[in-house]
Amino acid sequence: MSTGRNEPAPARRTRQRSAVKDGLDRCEGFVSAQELHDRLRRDGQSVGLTTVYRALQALGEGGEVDSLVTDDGETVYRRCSPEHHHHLVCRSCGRTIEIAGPAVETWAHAVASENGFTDISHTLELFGQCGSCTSA
Amino acid sequence: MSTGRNEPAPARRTRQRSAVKDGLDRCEGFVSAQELHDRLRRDGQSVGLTTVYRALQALGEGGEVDSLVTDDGETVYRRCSPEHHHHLVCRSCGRTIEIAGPAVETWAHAVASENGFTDISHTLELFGQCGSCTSA
DNA sequence: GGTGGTTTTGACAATCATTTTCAACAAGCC
DNA sequence: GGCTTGTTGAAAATGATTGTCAAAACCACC
Repeated sequence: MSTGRNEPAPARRTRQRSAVKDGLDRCEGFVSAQELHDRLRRDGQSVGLTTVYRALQALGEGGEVDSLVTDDGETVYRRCSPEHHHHLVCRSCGRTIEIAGPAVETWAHAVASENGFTDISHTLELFGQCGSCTSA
Repeated sequence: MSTGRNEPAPARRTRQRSAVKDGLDRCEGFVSAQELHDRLRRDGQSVGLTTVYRALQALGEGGEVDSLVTDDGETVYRRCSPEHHHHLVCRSCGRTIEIAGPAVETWAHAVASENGFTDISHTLELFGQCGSCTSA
């Protein structure tokens, strides 16, 4: 109780957090916390699994990574641009393309107000087979 | 090996499966397997939790119910119309409205082909605050 | 370059939804 | 009624994620 204030949290920079961030950068598509943990370990960058979870969650809250929940309940993460966007993900190879859909945003808000809903958020993901995987 | 064929599965009708189906009908929005299990139990319709899970999964595969995974990894189910549609869900009370979005379907396919993707599927859910919850 | 107050780490245990196991049971059929 | 086979469900197993808490690392500030 030195300052008398409730400062949010200084956010210290550590080897582990950098490793998680860098590891994520080296991934093509979405990865789960466990996959990333394995990958770091194989690279010799030993980081505790708990820490990977915490780092990813923090990055997610800070808007530096996107996260989504797969059908089988696993949360997967990916480095992303800070603007609002959606994804087009290849079912076979996991390659991911970021999509901006202004039309969809507009539509979503229109539909919502028609039904008396406010404070709208939405999830939208596209899945398919990318060109390389189709021709292969 | 009596028939020599691989018949898919006769699908037997039982008290438990009917109870799950009826229970789901009596729900307003999405419910988790566990919530439904509790509800049935309170109604005196004792059905094992395992069975509730299995019944919901079967109904989902048969297209008779919609399921989606919440942010915290819980799968929730809801009786639905068989046509393709999306949802507008109230964050506070769970009230759910089915939405048809032909424009979105078209847009999704257009964006996909622009990027060389085929065999497209998509997930789209809207969340917000419904009128009743806002005024309350 | 040391020191202290915090934050962060990570091995392990705990939690929680869901699935598997497997013996008892019930549906539909002769 | 009896048979065959799909179904049930209690309990144990699984698997992702989170809580615990002592030890280690960070970052001013001397």
